[in-house]
Amino acid sequence: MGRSPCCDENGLKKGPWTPEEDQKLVEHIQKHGHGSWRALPKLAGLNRCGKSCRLRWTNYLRPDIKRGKFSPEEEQTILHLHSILGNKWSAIATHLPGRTDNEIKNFWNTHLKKKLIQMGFDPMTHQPRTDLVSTLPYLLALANMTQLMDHNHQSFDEQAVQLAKLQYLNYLLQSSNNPLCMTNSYDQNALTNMEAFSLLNSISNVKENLGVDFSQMDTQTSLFSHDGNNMASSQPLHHPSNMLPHFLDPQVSFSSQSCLNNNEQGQGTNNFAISQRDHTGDESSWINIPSINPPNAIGTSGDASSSTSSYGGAGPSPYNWSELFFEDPTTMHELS
DNA sequence: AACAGGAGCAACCGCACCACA
DNA sequence: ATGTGGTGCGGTTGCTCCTGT
Repeated sequence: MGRSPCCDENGLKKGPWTPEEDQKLVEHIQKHGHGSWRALPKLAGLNRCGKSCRLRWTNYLRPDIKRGKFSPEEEQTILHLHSILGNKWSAIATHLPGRTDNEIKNFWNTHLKKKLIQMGFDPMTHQPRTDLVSTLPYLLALANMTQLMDHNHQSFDEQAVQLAKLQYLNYLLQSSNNPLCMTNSYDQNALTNMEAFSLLNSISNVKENLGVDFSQMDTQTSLFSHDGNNMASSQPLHHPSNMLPHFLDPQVSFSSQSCLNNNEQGQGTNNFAISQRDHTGDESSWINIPSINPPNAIGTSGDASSSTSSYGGAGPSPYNWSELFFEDPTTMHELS
């Protein structure tokens, strides 16, 4: 058909709108409605193409537009709808009164996408990522969590409860990644994620009751992303899409031969062990997290699952774990 | 104080869809 | 059945402001 774009006429202004142009457009639409957008610029006395006028009106000048920061509820709605609809911004916008598709799209690209990536989720599929870099922060976080337990002299019962929760969390997360358990339903995953999420939250609450400074943990591990005044900082654990991803993913977390082989404290046990540097900056140490190994990856260096793992299996790990853990995996900068 | 780099956002561009002649 | 106009949508660009050095 080869139709020409509407804006290629010579002499039509492009770029930012002036207050005078805005006023002309608003006054015209308030008096006459927009009618045909193509005809509108001439009728309104604007040296713009109709498309530019429509965009300016719908994205900026419309009186019912809600401006300002997105609320946590709006953020959750966007995350939820995006997981269902994908990049159907206009469809998403219909569920957020006063918000434009353009605004939502920008908010997604500048905030939510990064947040999901930082938390180990694929922003397109909303499924946990399985690459190493995205998973390391959560391994570190888990290590910290366990270390904190030890350092706070919990009773045996308290520790048992916490470990049981961790174990159950591991089970949930494994289930959510298990093809046999997964469905295409967002809600199915959301339920699982939410369950795991509230579980983590309860663990966090226990920590806080014991006087543990979780913010310290956050900055060390990026477990809960802190990026200013958004939901992540004010409500770190309230939405399934903010949930920690599968930091216990058997394909990633438990299959490193070198990890297990270097485990000095865990020799002869089936404990999962990872390396980290403590808050004082002293050399890395091994931390054992008993009993949360996925069965198919437990234990001795010979039986780690190798069929699906990118990082494990027979032979040495392609990564030098003890070196890797001296860096913040999200930024690959040295931990401060 | 000056500069560089990054973040945020408004606006543009090209394509697709639909209605209508 | 086909061509055209109108509109909407999603991706991308580029400008402005902010922050860190």
